[in-house]
Amino acid sequence: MDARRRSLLEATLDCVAEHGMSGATARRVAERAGVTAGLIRHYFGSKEAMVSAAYGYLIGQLTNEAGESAEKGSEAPEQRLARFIVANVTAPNLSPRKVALWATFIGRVRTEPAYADIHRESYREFMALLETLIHPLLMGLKRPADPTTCQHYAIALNAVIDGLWLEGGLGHGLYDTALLPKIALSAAEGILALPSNTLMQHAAADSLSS
Amino acid sequence: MDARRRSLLEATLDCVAEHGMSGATARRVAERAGVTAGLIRHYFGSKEAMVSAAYGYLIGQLTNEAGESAEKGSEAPEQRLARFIVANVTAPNLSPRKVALWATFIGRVRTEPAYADIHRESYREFMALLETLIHPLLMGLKRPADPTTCQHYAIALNAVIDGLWLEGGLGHGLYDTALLPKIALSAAEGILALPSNTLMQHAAADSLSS
DNA sequence: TTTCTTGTTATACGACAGTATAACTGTAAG
DNA sequence: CTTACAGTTATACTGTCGTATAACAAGAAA
Repeated sequence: MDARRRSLLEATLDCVAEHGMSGATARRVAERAGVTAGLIRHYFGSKEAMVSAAYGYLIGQLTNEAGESAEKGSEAPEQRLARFIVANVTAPNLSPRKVALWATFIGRVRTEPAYADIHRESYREFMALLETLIHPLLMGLKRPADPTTCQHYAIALNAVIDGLWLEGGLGHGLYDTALLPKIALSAAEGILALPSNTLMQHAAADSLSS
Repeated sequence: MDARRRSLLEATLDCVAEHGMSGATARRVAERAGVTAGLIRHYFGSKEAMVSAAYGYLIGQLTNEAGESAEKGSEAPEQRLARFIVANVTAPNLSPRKVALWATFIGRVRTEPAYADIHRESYREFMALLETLIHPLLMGLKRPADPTTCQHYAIALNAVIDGLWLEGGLGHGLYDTALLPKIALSAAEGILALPSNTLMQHAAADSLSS
């Protein structure tokens, strides 16, 4: 991808994070990227097209990071799920800036089709990944693993992951975000009705030092 | 509270929901409320003050609705918690408009103190309520109920409630939102390590048909 | 009746938005 | 050598923004 194009997208995200969506003006974004405003037209056609492209760019970062974390490690389903969950509630995915950006964009999903498309696609991808992590885990335990059961588990897991990611990123300072991996894994064990520590024991030690 | 003031706040929320925060211009809000733009200055001092007041107004609606649902019903801790959870994932709290509004405002919490104050206060209130629901429930089961344990449970429950509320409100149409109460109660039972149906049996029948 | 206050409109002003257009680079092809 | 084109700047135009200010209406206080 073009370097200039990416620098404009990153400048857009910076502006949105600092001043809200209306703060990402053509002139300000261009100045931050070290160019003049006319280039936006050249690369994106319009300012609005640039901002929605920046949304897609952000979501791509988030899902790539989480997806890659599930790949690493052994083939044990427990370990893969544990790594995926922990990756979603620790840096770099757990970042105040990213949470704020996500929320700002999400606010437009309901009324603007360009944003709705990006959101639906990324959500579908996230759920599909979650279901491919849950299914082998249930099978290994000789438990029912029909699509409906897996989907319901995935919905609940997705919710608790998103919720903790949000709370942690908003950083109200009412508790230490270092607690999040433990809380997330424990909640996931409960939701999936797994024996205690089934997931916890597979998480990297450095993420869970008491 | 003044009726004109409230009509301006509701017009503000309408504009934010439809066109984002930058769509809530002084002229458009005034037109929607059936007055002229000068009145904003009279009632709120500035447009920015009106918008942040609208955020507080929205959050008040959400927490009131959920809080009152926990009050109703018998004194059984299971029933109170079940009602509270269900209220958060069904109408009127589960509304695409409200979710979009919430997200739009949340995007500003990190950088604008006025929004941060409102958010922190409402979050603190939500958590405190959740802990007063969890504590008697654990006590009744003769389980450990120290503050740290209750807090961790509250964090996880808050996350799964928020996450399901968000998913349901965004309405990507990948599953029926009527499933949410069941999923939410089942997840809560798992997180709190309660026997199956401990919470489910206390929910109103009409919320859980099929 | 006169005066004061509150709610409200009408209007004017300066700032800044998005973008269209024309001109200026450099570099690769002919 | 020159031609053509992609990348880039400079600038001008029109619209809309937030808000300051002056005026108007109506009821309460004097």
